[in-house]
Parts: sequence; structure tokens; C-alpha cells
Amino acid sequence: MASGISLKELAAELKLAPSTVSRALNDSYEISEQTKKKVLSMAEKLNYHPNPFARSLRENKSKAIAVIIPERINTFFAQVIDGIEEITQEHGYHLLVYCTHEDVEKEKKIVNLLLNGRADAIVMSVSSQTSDISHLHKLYERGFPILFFDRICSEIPTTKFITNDYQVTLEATRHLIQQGCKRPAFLMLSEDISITKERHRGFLAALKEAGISHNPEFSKVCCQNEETNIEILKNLLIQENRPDGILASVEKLALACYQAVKKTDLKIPTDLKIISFSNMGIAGLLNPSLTTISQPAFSMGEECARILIKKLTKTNQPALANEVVVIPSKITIRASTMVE
Amino acid sequence: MASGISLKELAAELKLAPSTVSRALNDSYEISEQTKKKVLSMAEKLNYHPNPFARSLRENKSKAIAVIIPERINTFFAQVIDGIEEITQEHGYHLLVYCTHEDVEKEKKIVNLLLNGRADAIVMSVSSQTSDISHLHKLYERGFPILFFDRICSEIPTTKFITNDYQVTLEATRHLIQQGCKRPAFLMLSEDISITKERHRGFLAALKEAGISHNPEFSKVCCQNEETNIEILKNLLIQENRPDGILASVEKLALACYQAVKKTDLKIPTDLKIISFSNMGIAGLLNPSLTTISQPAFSMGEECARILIKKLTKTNQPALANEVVVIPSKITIRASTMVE
DNA sequence: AGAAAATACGCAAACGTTTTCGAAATAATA
DNA sequence: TATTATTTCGAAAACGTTTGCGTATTTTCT
Repeated sequence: MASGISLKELAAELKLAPSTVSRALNDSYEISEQTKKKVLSMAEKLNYHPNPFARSLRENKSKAIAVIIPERINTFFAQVIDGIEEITQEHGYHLLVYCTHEDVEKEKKIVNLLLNGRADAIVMSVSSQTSDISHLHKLYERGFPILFFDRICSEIPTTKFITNDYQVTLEATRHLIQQGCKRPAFLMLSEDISITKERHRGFLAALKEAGISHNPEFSKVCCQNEETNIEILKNLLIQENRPDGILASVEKLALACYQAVKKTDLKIPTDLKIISFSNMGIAGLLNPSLTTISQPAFSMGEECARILIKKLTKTNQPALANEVVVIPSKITIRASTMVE
Repeated sequence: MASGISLKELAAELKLAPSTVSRALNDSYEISEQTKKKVLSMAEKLNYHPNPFARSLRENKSKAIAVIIPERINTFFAQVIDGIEEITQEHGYHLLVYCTHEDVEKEKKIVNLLLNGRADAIVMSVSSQTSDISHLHKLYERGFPILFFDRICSEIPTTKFITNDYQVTLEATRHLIQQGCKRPAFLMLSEDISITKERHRGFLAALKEAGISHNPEFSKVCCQNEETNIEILKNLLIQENRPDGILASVEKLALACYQAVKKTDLKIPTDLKIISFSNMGIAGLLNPSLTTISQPAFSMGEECARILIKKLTKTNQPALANEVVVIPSKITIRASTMVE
């Protein structure tokens, strides 16, 4: 219905064989310039558009890349996708975007759906619930190109993009300590995922370095529910020996923390300093403005896409290298960690 | 490579004809329960996944829906897509997501790419630059299902989802006036697009109602560049007879306004009250917290999807009705419009 | 028991491409 | 001029489904 004329009809109109027309449109050397021109102009005139599915069926390529993210309402992931699209679009690739909402079961369903070849590759950031990775292993075993970013899956030998999680968290925690924090806390969504581990490691290293003994209660695992998190954090903050600094390993938890603080008598940064991983453009407009660790999300997306495109377009390309590409984050100091 | 066994091979394994296997998998009445079970279990065992392109080619359906938005880093659009995905996923549809970055030329390219049938329908919000709508007309003429939301294109007779732009802006402006604003200003990205016109109309109506004569200079058209907008707004705010209230028709401009105010001696809300269309979850955390007009984005996406699914799955469905569905917005009053 | 109807399955075409192979027609070479 | 290359194109198969039609087998009815 929506699709117009077919190659055969175009060929009939030109009194040529479909094979000739196909070759002409694909600029084959076997076709004379003269007929190429004829074909091109007639194709233009009749508004011919090749059927992508016939082509996909024949070529066994979809010209589509699947992107799987844990949440859509998040500046970081949106920027990464913008970066991916920037590069892939130039090469005629389409983006299938899926959101897991941090749900492993949903992630599995999506991955299984993609097993049929609807996409040529997957770029993903795993859900915070993902500990069983059998679905990802299945992909890998079939030789399906996967590429991870941010929330990577270390067990799958492929290319991964992360930021310098350990190092930048170390520096961020040092900053907290430098600003006078004696009892910093670390907020995370899950203990299992890779970046959490690295960031936590950096956090603990800074404490050790400063000779601060860490209260395990201050390494807080939060959940998906905003309200619950606010409650958890409020309870954390109203206890006797409460934390005086917060390092949120994900943006969502820093915001929950702001909300929790509003329910107490505490003041940021006087009573509590906060620093968080976040790519929000408006961190500077928060009350008080939020000190952030921001990843170069857009270029991370671009880099992912470049590697993928190379793998997909060049022939006889080896499997994606088992390497971790580190792109450093940037700490932007704002009011939430100031000494008053 | 990635795709596994084919229907033919599965049939050979079962010593059945491909047609029988196909019918068994599609639960046809022509096949006995016994063989159906055999086929199902063998398909499971051999990990058979039907090739989506062969199916698409045969059925002339892609099982994909294209979503085109002007920007990804925007809570509203992200929520709408979440809503769309929620419904479409249940019905086995995939989402192709494209971002125009408010660029008409990009919008045209994307639309033209979709002319080949890669998607069964388009759900879109037009770019703020879109005044020439020939590319959209072409889609409509071919009978391609299009559905607009928020930034609709009135000239195309199809289903559109918007909020009560006129009414809610009228009320929002009344609120500004009630809070003491004598010289409110209206901020927009473009004069051409539908929602801007409606919102501006509501704004002007409220002024007229209150007997306030409007300075045309206070209906400010901004651009895409953040820095430029901040400059424009700063200049607007430092002049002698500056506005004392702002209604931003899009979130982006409210944020630019906050940035601009930081470069002046003005204080919100004392010297300047601000209300804005926005779906940011953290409007309450801004400094000061921002009074917002928020659209029910998620359910708007869901509604879009429901109508689309109905059109796509039921046979002999008429074209999408030429109607405008209005889903009311909600005003949440916060500190930025308070009287001190 | 014989005819009619219902059940269960196979054959082959079709969807719109690309590509292998082969075959004319023209050009170059001996 | 006869032979060989080169250029330019066509016929047909293939990708993996679905489906119209035909047919063999079984069931039902008179």
C-alpha cells in the first residue's frame, strides 16, 4: 500500500531486465553509463524506492542497530543515543531503541526478540538487575555483534565503553573529604553491576587514603522506586551519626537525596555535601547547584557507533575486540560541595 | 550468521512440508493438534526464530513504528515514547526512533527514508522549523498512517494529540497576573508551529481579559542556540521597562531564562515570576522551584499507540480519523510564581 | 454400502531484491 | 579474415516466509 513501484515494474517500464536495473541502481561496472542514466531518471520519475525487506532477506542484513538502555528519561542515555544516531545515520543505518526500565526480564525478552536478526548489532547498557547473563551469552555465542557502554557486562568478550570510574570516583571522594566530610556515604542502585563496583572501589580507596574508617551502613543500596528511595535516604540522614557527605553513583539517587533532605532540617552543603554522577544540563540550576561527575556521553555514543559501523560495513572484519575503552569524566564543582 | 535455522530446515527435520510447519506455528485450524505439538516442540528444540524480513516481504508489513521527535534530551518526549513503547511492545511492534534536532531538512530526510515501508506508521512531533509540509503531505497522499502529538501539523487530516494549549495557557497567564505581574512576556521557539500559536493566543486572551496592553516586544521568538537565547533573554530583562513575568511555551526557554537571570541582579520570583510548560520531574528542585504546566506525556503516548495498533492490526480499518484529541495539562504552582 | 463432507497435509507460486552464470554484440588482436 | 577479449545485458535461482489450491484420507450421513 504505502510502498510504491517495484524493481520489476520499473524494469518493465524501461524494457530492461530486473537484473540490469538492479545493477544500474547499484552503480555496477557492468552497466553502460547511458543505461545507468536512463534507469536513474526513470527511477526518479516513478518515485522508486527499493524495498528494504527484500534487500534484507537477500543480503541477510537489516541495516538496523538495536540500542537497549535502562531508562529513557536520563540525559546521559539520551546523549549517547544522539551520538550513536549522528554516526549511524550517515551510513544509512536505522536505530531500534528499547528501554528495559531496569527490569532484567524485559531485557531478556528484548534480547531474545533480537535473536531473529531484526538488527545487525546491539549497543547496550545493562539493567541494574542484570546478574544472570545467559541471554547475553547466547548472543555472543551466535557471533552477534554486541557492544556495551557504561553499564557493561565484563564476562562477554567484546568492546566496552566506560569512563574512568575508579579514578574519577577516587578524586570525587577526595574532594568531599577535602571539603571537610568526615563520614561520606555511597549511594548505588545495585551491588552487582560493573560500574557500581568500580565506583565503590574508588570511593573506599579515597577513604582509606584519608584514614577514614568506613561504616558499611553508609554504602547504601537503593531500589527503583523513587518514594522508597527518599524514605531510605531520609532514614539514613536523620540518624544520630548520619553521613555528612554523599557520593551518588547515579543521578537518580542524587535527586532522591535532594528530595529526602527537604524532609529534614538539614541544609546542603552546610550539613551535607553532595556529589553525583550526572549529565544533567541543569545541574547548575538546582537548589543548591549540584557538583557533578559528567561523562562525555555524546562522544561515547559516537565512538561506539564508529567501531560498530567499521565492523558492519567492511567485509571480513574480525569480531569486536575484547577491550575496554576508557573515556574520562569531568568533575564540575558547584555549590553542593562548597564550604560555607 | 546470527540467524539460526530456517522454516524449510525445520520442516525437513520433521519430514513435513514447509507449508504445514508454517501453518502449525501460526496455529492454523487446518493442522491437527498432534502435529502442532510436534512442530512446536521441535521448533523449541532447534531454537527456531522466524525471519522477520521474509515475513515482512510476504505480508507487506514491517511490524515497526517510526517515532520522530525534535529532541531526545527532553523529559516530555522521552515520556511519550515510554508510553508508546508500553503499548506497542505488547503487540510485537518495534520502535524506530529518530531525532530531528529541530531541523526541517533532517526531518525531510527521515520522512523520505520511511517512504519505502520500513515502518508501518509514523508517530511524530514536528520540528519547530517545519513550515513547508510537502514531505508530510506526500506521506498522507500515499495513505501512510501518520499520527501527530504536541507539535501537530493541522493541515494533514489525521488524528492528533495535543493538550488544552489555549485554555491552560490562559489559566497560567491568569495565575501570573493574579500574582501581581503587570508586564508578562511570552517565550517561544517559533511563530509558525501550531502549539505556539494556541499558547500565544491563550496568553493574549488573559492579558486582554485583565485589561493589560501587550507590548509586542514581549512576545519573544528565541532560537535553537542556548547561548544566544540566554543573551536574548538577558537583554530583554535588563531594559528599563522589563517584563515582570515570563510564560515559557517550552521548557528549554524557561531554563535559558533561569540562566539569564543569573547574569542580572534580578531575583525570582520577587522581580520576575516564571511559569513554563515542562515535564521535568525535578522542577521542584530548581532554585527557585519552577511552576510548571505539565502534559500527561506517558498516557498521551499510550493513547497514540492504542489508536495506531487498532488501525494496524484490525483488517479493513478506515484511515485515521481527522480529529484532535485533547488531553488536559496540569498546572503545578511552585516558588517561581510565589508572592513573597 | 455408497456418496458427501470434513480433516489434514503437500505443491507451488508469490513477495522484491541481488547475484551467478551465460550469451550476445562489439571491439581488439593476430 | 578468423580468433580472442571486452563490454553489456538477460535468464534464473535464491533469500525465508505465507497461502491458494489440490488431493488423499478419514468421518458422517442417507
